[in-house]
Amino acid sequence: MPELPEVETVMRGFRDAFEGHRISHVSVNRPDLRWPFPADLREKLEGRHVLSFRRRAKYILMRLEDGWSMLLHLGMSGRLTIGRAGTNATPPAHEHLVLETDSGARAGLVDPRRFGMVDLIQTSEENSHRLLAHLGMEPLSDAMTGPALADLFRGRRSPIKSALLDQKLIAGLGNIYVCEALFRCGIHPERRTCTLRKEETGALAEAVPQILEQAIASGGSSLRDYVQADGTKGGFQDLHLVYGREGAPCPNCGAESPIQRMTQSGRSTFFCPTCQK
DNA sequence: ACGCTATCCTGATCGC
DNA sequence: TGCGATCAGGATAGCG
Repeated sequence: MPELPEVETVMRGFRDAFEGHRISHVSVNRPDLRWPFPADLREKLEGRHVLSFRRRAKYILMRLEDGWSMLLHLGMSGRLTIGRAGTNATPPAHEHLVLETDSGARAGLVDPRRFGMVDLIQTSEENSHRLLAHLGMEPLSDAMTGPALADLFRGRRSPIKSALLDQKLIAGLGNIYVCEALFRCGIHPERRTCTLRKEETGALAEAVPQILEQAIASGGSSLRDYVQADGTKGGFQDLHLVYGREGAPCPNCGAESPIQRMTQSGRSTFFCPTCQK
């Protein structure tokens, strides 16, 4: 399921199956997800060669030969299942979009909650699309440095948890990785952003990409799902030190201080009250 | 300007 | 076992 590492993993699987091939068939199975599918989606995709792929934050971009790009976001429940065309007798429930290539690859977009979205945009205008234009720095890019974070955080009084989730500041972090990064850096999620010291922003600038890379290397939890679609979880869960572990002993300071859960701006935050100051 | 809340949906899970 | 309440990885509009 889609946080940045899963989106990256899905994008790579999508790319391996589709890049360099021609889209031979498109099936749009309902009018909308979060927003309507583009009316000309099928017409724009069918018959076109796929040139390349790119991920920006939690968005996937698929570039086509004639200057159009398909923009895809998986929302909270979206999955992209890659397989071979013609082998899937009964399509799964909530499979809203299916793409097939002339090489026999098949991509099915399953999204029960339908918070995902698909759009078509000019490749040359990718970055000015309303959903991409205001995104902040990529956490896996060279821009992610301690001083850069310090600049972003200066004068900001919101809790650090909220700031890290703010896509206008850093693009692609979700609830799980924010909890994990704050724990690994020993920073309390309710700390006012502007009170972070230089060594703390430095630690975050190192920990965030490190955790994301680790998760990508483990394949993300969607990997197995989209390869064999049997619901088996990937190694992703093992990386969680605090997320979803309310009441468990803190992996750092031990049983003296169980992991706690609280709510911040409507989202669950998991943390160790002893280790995170 | 900024931060918080409600909201779009369905499905899984928990407590009674 | 059944049922209702609660919660879920995202992102935005709108409010104070």
